[in-house]
Amino acid sequence: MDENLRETLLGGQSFSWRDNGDGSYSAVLDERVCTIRSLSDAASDPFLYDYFDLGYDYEAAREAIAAKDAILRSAVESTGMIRLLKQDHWTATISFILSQNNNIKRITGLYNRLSERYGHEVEPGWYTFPTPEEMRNASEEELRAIGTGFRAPFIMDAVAKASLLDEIEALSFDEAMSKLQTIKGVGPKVASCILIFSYQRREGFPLDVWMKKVMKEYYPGKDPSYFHPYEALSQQYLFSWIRNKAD
DNA sequence: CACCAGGCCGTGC
DNA sequence: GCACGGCATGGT
Repeated sequence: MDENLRETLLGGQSFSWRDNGDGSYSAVLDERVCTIRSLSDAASDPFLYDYFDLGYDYEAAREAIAAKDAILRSAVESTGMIRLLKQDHWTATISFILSQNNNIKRITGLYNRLSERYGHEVEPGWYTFPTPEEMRNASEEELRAIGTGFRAPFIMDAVAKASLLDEIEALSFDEAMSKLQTIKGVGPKVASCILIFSYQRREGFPLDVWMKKVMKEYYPGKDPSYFHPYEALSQQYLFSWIRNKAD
């Protein structure tokens, strides 16, 4: 089955990637510009091997999801293989705080402006996403000037509580959800995205406006545990499916 | 001019 | 516990 690199990289999991327009994608990760045409480019790179979760059998998971019910089969067959990226905890936290009541295009713009303002240049025009230390002296006014709007105080709170992210790994899923939600601007949806896309907690099932519609229309009376043990990946296929179906 | 975007917070009941 | 309005900003 073909990889759907576009959906994996640009579909809302990460806001780091840029479409180069020639079939390749680039992002600043691991203090360098990474460029990918296919997953084989990542296999020999230890950092990218981990980032793209190449040790997990996505083909087997995809088949199991498709076999679960007719809706999931449609969702899976409507697109190529989707993966779950393993991103840096801090980058993911800020990314999904930015994502609330927002759209992918604008989230990406905010992500890039934060990088240019507080990160550092690794190649001409290519900036790292800033670390908590690099954002330590940021002010709410600066963050508003960048366009983060009402999310500015949330980002300030995340900077102050950044060390909390190191404690998440050792916690159970429910404990981790609660802990993340002690950061302002982090609710159930944002917390589950952080856990899935940077802590590899595959039991996460983000319920955004699209997924609430899917659950109500196609899975009335059911809850995310129905999709166990493929909650997160099922959600990604259903999300991609319903979003593209609406276009 | 409305209304929406991969929600969350504060308030009121 | 649940329902509701408000929220910065930019696009349609």
